[in-house]
Amino acid sequence: MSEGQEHKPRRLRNIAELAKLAGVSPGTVSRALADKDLVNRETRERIQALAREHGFRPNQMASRLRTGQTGVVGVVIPLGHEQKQHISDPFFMTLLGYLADALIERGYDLMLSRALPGDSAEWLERVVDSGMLDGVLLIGQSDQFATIESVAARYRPLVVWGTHREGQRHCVVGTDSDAGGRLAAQHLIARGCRRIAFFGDTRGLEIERRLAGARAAAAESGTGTRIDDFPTHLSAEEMGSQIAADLDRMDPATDAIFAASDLIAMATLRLLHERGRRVPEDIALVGFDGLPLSEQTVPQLTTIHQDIAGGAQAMVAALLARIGGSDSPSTVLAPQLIVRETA
Amino acid sequence: MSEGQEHKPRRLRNIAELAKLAGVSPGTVSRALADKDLVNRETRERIQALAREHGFRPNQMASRLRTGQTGVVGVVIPLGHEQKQHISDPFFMTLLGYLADALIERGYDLMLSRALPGDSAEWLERVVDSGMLDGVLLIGQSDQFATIESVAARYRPLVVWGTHREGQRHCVVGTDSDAGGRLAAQHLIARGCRRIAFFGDTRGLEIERRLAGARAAAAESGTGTRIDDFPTHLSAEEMGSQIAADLDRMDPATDAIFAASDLIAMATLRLLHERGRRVPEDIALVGFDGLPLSEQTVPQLTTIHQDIAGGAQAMVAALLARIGGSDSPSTVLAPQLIVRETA
DNA sequence: ACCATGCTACCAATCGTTTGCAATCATTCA
DNA sequence: TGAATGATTGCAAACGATTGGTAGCATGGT
Repeated sequence: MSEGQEHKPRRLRNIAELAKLAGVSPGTVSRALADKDLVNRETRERIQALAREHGFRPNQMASRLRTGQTGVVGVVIPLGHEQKQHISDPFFMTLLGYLADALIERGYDLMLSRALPGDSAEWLERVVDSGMLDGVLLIGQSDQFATIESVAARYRPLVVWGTHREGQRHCVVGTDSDAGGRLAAQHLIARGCRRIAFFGDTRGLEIERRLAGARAAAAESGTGTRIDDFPTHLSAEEMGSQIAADLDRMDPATDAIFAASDLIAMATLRLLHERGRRVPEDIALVGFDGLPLSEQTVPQLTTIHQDIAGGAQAMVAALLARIGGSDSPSTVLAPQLIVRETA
Repeated sequence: MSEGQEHKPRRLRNIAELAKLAGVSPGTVSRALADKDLVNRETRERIQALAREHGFRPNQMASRLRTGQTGVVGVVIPLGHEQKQHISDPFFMTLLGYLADALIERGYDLMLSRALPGDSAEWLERVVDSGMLDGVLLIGQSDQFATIESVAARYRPLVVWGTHREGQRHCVVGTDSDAGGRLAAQHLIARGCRRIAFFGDTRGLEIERRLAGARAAAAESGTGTRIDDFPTHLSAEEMGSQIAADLDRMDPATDAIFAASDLIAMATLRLLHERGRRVPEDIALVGFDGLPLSEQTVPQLTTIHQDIAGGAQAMVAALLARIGGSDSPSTVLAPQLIVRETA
């Protein structure tokens, strides 16, 4: 008011300009904005008020370069064996949503990438060495187990969603797929099913384990139950026609289907309905994931539930521990059979 | 081999170290890695080979500070009137997936934030002035129209998903909600429905327009059709019980439901089924969004389809134009009625 | 009157890359 | 032979914030 202060102050470009305006040095402004008590409270508040008035905010790029802390966590979805799979896959998206919530709550930003691995380890190294990230979260191992292992050997703040293998070095959080597969098969066998079809692409580590678990349970049951597997594309476009074809060519004696994901199960449920096959009377169906959506189908889907929210929390907790320098072990979540109406 | 070259070369910290190794100046290395033809091809390739061998990648933070270009686009979901709504809402996630695909394809990274607006404009300014972003994409306007307008007045590279209002300044991409509402109501009325319930929270701009469109169509039809609206929470937990309550308290003569989203429609479909109401024989149902999931219900959902993929493309195109300095107009997408089985 | 003690605030180096300008050298033309 | 041309590379100043070390200045104790 007293001075020739413009009504609409021009935007301040940097800390130095604000310093000149306040009649102090840039260093003082930096400390004042960081609210350090090294600077007198009056001065501090005066500078903060000035900054607010001019809508000034220090350049993050510079700050982060200087401090080496970025406050950003990278989330990448490797699409190795299934390049057509869209990033908007509901399972990924659900997990991503929980991760975002957990990270943002802790003051981190989240940078999203989709990686097309190809042949070399370059895709992961590029992310990890970008110098932009405090840590990296991988959603899924795809078929890149070896690559992940090699990078994890030198880059600590890396946490992966996926399957745990004996003796692996990278920190992983995921459901016990073996146990999940067992649970599904045991339930179906207990219901009297003896000929089970497995729908899923076993090139993915987790899915391969789900089938293995189911096969083990079948063998242990001593009922002579057989499990035939049908690879299923994950891309929405191809999934439908492929499942339709599988439904038509599979052994007519098949009395149950174990779908590797709820999404596959939902599509299967629809196609069975179209063909006039009643579920579960004519054929039983079990899904995998326990997405909120699986509750909304008619009939409601029986499924193996993964604790996605808990998994996200565990991933973030492990990552922050690693960013902080401490080591964190892998977490294996117990799957849970949710019996609803389809089996 | 000839020199004392270690088998596992130690990691290079910066361009200067690589320069010393190559016997050139840092500037030359910088140019070589950027593949500029100012530097001799032999030298260039030699440096690039060296970089590859040592797994060296220039620090992005520094580079971005120097150039002022970040290569990052911010995506933020403002949660104004509905703080409980989770970031993992399927519509947001689907749009986000397409946005991610479009951005990554063009070489941009994507930074995700969830904003809890509160009372001031600060939430958006913090994102916009962070100095980390080349541009910002907003998913939804929530109840923050005024805030968005004021920020858009000075910050150009901002594109918003939502509803277009006459004379607004910010660039928006979205479906014509009015037309969508009309389409739904017209279809229901043509089927003979005269008492329609609308399920959705009209505090959101888009949803409010959907109801308005439906009401307009009802009035124009001259059939005396009434539309009652029932606010519906967007958070998954509360949605179910609320819809159940609405179903029980609404006028028994209601012969159709227009749900403001496919998610609401799916939950409604289930609850109707639980109550033994046949769809569409006893009561018709129309959704909104046209998510891939809406195809998987039994019976399949009749819905108003939004071109989410096209919208994402349009948003990214508009944003890149704005980042490049040119101006880009708003885009209004035409909704499309998809008649399936529920109405 | 003198020194120790706190407070504050300043100075200048630093993070790692990019880039305009100048310097070097070989080559070519008159 | 000398100057002009063109191709490469080096030099050093940015970009903007942070921070350890230090100077200035009261105050208080002796």
